[in-house]
Amino acid sequence: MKDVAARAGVSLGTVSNVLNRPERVSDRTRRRVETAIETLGFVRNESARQLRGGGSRTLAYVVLDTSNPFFTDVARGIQETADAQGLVVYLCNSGDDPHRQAAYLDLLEQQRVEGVLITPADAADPGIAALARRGMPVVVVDRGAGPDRCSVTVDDVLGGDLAATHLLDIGHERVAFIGGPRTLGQVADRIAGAERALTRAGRGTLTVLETSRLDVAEGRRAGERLAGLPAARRPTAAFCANDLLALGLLQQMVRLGMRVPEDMAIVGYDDIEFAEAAAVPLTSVSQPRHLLGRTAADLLIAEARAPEGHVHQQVVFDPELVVRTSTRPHQ
Amino acid sequence: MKDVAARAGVSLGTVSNVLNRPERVSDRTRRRVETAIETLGFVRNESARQLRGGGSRTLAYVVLDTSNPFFTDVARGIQETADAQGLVVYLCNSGDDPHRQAAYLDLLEQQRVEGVLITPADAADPGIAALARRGMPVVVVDRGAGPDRCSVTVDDVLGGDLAATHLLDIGHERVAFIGGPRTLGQVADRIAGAERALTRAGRGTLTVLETSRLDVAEGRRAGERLAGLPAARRPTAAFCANDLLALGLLQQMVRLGMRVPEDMAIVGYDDIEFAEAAAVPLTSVSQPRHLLGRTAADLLIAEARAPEGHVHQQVVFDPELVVRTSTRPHQ
DNA sequence: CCTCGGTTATGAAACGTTTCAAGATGTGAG
DNA sequence: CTCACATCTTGAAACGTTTCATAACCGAGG
Repeated sequence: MKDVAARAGVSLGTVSNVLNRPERVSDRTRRRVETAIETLGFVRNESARQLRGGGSRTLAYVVLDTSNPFFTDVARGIQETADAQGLVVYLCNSGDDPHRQAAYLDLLEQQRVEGVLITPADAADPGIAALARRGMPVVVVDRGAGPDRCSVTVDDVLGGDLAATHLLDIGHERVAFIGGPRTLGQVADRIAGAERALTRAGRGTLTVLETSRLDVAEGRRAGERLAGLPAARRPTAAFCANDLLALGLLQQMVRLGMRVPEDMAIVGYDDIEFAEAAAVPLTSVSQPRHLLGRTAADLLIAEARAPEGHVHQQVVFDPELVVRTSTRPHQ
Repeated sequence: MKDVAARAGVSLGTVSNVLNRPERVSDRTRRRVETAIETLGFVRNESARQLRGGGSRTLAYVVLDTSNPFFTDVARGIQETADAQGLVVYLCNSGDDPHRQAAYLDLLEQQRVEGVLITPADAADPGIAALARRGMPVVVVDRGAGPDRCSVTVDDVLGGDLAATHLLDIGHERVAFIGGPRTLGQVADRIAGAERALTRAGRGTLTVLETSRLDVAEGRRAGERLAGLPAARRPTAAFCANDLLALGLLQQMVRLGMRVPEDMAIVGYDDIEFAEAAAVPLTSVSQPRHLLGRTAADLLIAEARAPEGHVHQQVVFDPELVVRTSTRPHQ
């Protein structure tokens, strides 16, 4: 900036004014400074600016897994909101590694970002609480949080209920739930929701096939187990804890020559892009991912702008059932 | 830091030494300072540190589309390398919007990141060249670049050749190419590669069904067009410019009651996770995404560490064909 | 001709670190 | 007891901005 000032024949302060309050500078001077900036290729040093007082105008989303379409959609929602407010979002991929998560949180705090959105690898990580205690606005995304933090989640019990209710409605009585481990809050909630639906209807049975992970391979394995059962006892429908399982199950059914949905109706969860693209388009429970992200960003920005008097909110959204061919043969 | 120094009864310089060169500080003092840091919850101000001289130890990957699994895999490769070097990676999603891309580049330069990896929305964007001219290390990922920049790409002509050769090998003579628009370099190269293979073999015909985009819906549409042809003239195999098209095509085939691969063999491109998860697992041309990212990051770090005497490299990797059920009925 | 008000431009302080030359303290040899 | 030397600590300068009180300038009104 010193060079720019020298070349334009003005003082440092004037260059700063051109950059930050151009209306206070006469047109002639402003133009001189601007051409000096142009010819010298001057680029503001954000560190210095930030040091002097300006905020960083930066948010960060520490995300569990960038390769999961669910989270990238959430991220898009966050970015949209941030964009509209003139803020930038850094995406940090923790890869479900608590150690990496902690490293990122450290870094972001040192970087003085305005706030952190996080889908925690380890929700109990004391680092998150400590961060918040030191005054950093934090919003937890897609995981519950206590009353001393904002969070944005989707009602998984309702999601399970919707799925099971749909299957009951179209005449299924023997339903399998595929997913696990049950220690995952989301899995437990979805099971609870399905059971709630059965209880309310007063009919139907739910057989839980617990899996060790929520991926395609486990879906295939579950398909094998289902196919191995005698037809009379075999569930006629499967509710999968996510779409990856559902896709794996569908694949195995096709491989074994069983028809979907005639021999086995399938409901997935998350409504990822590939649910619709499957050979038999998948019925799935859809979460408002985009809205999740937008709301989380809104909450964060609100807290960052008015730290005093901010009231933490725990927002819960309702999921929706999207019915497709995998539960409805005649479209 | 001043507070820490006061509380520990030492000078500012000593606190800095504890942070940066602990071996120069006596154990007693070091411990005193450390507990002061602890109790005060002191967190270094990265802006100040950076201002004074340290680099930012940060890279950025400006990516075309975070929701495309291809790019997230590349990003993982980048992150791995960066991690190993103690650098952090910010992911910036341009969403294929040249305007957003430019905004991010601006910001990153102001932030003084050590280098930028970019899969450009608009490769011709003068902003990229300008950035490089001002001394910022830049590596172009998955797009070609001139000799005045490092780039890392995959040989698309070879990929097209591999796919077509495979189809010829298993006895197909009438092959459809599905993809577009042809103005995309990658599409043109893959077509050229397929034609090269046919020419070399001296047999087979390639019918190009041009699409307006590379997505599932276009794949379905292409499937309809193919199915509408009289069986005698209809291609017996389709080579799709990416896996989304291939999945759409597969879906349409299933819907119309045509068998894959018996009535229509399908080869995709990219080998995304869902290629294997499809009802009929897809044969696909696989690109070394991970390696792409790692190599790009290596090049960038090398340039950042030794800007003088750096020689720009254009690295080209070979793709590989992964054969699955969609071209090979009897596994 | 002087004063006043308004518009522009200036200069210095401040932000929170790191670095480095120089000072203080302690140790062992002579 | 002194000196040389090593170890530890200190203080001040520097990094590149922004901000704000103040100065310079200019034209108009008295």
